[in-house]
Amino acid sequence: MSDSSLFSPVQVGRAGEEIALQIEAAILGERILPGESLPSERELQAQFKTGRGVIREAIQALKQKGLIEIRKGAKGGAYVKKIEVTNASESLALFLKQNRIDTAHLAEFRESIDRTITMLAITRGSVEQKQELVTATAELKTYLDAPDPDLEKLAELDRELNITLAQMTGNPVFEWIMRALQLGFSSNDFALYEDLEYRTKTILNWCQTAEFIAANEMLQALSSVGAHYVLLRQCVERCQNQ
Amino acid sequence: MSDSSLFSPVQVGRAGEEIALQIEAAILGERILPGESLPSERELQAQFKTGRGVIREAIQALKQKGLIEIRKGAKGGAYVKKIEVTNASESLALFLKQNRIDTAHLAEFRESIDRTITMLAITRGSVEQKQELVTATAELKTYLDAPDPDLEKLAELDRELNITLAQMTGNPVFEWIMRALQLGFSSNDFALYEDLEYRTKTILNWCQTAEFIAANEMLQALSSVGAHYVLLRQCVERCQNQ
DNA sequence: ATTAACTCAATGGTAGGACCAAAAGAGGTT
DNA sequence: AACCTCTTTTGGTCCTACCATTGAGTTAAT
Repeated sequence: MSDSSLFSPVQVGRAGEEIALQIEAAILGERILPGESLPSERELQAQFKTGRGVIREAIQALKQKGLIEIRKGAKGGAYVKKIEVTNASESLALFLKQNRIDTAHLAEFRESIDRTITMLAITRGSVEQKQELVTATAELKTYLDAPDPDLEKLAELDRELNITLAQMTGNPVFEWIMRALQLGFSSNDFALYEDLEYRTKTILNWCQTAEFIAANEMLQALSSVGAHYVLLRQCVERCQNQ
Repeated sequence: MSDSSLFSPVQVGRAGEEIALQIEAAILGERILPGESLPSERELQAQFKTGRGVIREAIQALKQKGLIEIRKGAKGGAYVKKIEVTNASESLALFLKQNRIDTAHLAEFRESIDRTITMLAITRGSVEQKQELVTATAELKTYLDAPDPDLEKLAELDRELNITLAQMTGNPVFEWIMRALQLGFSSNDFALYEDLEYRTKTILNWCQTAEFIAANEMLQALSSVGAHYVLLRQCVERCQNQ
């Protein structure tokens, strides 16, 4: 990456944004490929004929968007990376967070997504994926009898299960939405797991759901998913009554 | 905004990120409300005991996230604003652009959302809302025989119909997700409407769906929604074959 | 008294320089 | 071959100065 004709100097408006746009276009237009690196900040400063601060702000913006990743030291710099769902999910999560969504409304939405995901996972998931799902739920079971379970780890497993399921649909959009939902409300789920009854029943419910999915029993799997949300609503009610 | 105890100095790692996080927490925690402004860059510089560049990068990050908006001049500064879906949509659009999301995947997701929305709209929508929906589709009909229809206006109507439907669920999450999807892909829909056959059939399909919803005919409404996506897929196929 | 023009201070935007810290590689030592 | 040391590259931070914009207060003209 030392093609000096890639970028052109800038004159008007917030220079930083303009530069960020030019670089973003270069990345999106695949004139710079994932894995390659942008010129160093000082080189860019020379190419754009601007101060280094401006360059840094532009790079910061691109990093924020998840387009590049920064490495320090020699051979460091801004490396173009493939965009991951995570970044888009974060934005949505941020939005959800600031708008204070009612738990009930969120649960309703999640339930509808979950049902679709379950159907698609059964239809399209490979045998290996389904087996993996069952194995993962088996690990979940070890938390059943633990006297003082690591709730954080448990929530993490729960998250991973959901992501795996979403991935089985073969449709990245579902993965995106699932990640966003979890980013926004992982703390919420975490709290629920403190309730012993909810924890026990939910773990068992997960195992059941996984079994049904592995066995391609769609109707039963869906009913199991529905049962999960019944549990969730009951637990939320209990918590509010306290 | 001149409470000096709001923020604390920072020492390790990327100072900019740390500062951005602190401010973000202050905003999300409503210690700074929408409409209020952050201290000026130079004040923040003093409070955080850091260079101005670092402050600027932090502010830039928050601006990128859509948490604040910047005004120049006297009484300028970083003003906290309410987050809009726009940011999430933009991230989503970026994600889809770089990952070359298949239109089919997107359609699949939309279809699943649409089905749920339709069901909820029938169950919860008021009689007035349902009537409004029918009236809106009637306006859509005027575009049927137009020789040179205003496609942009047509797409706008389509968007509004979807939003109305989402609002009828009484669950804001559905409305938000619908808005995000549409902001991300309005250009796509716009292109489809250029196809005469798709346009005609889709308009008629909308009318049918609205009627079924107004009549509380859930199964028929769902089947009508399904038909829409059949149309959509056919049109996409035709376009690709050309 | 009203309005227009001017001045001024606050604030973000840009430039450029200096130094630090991390990381990779070169080269020597064991 | 393994290990250490030094050098170079590069991002991270700080600083200082100056410009451009904007709002508010002030003055002058009508």
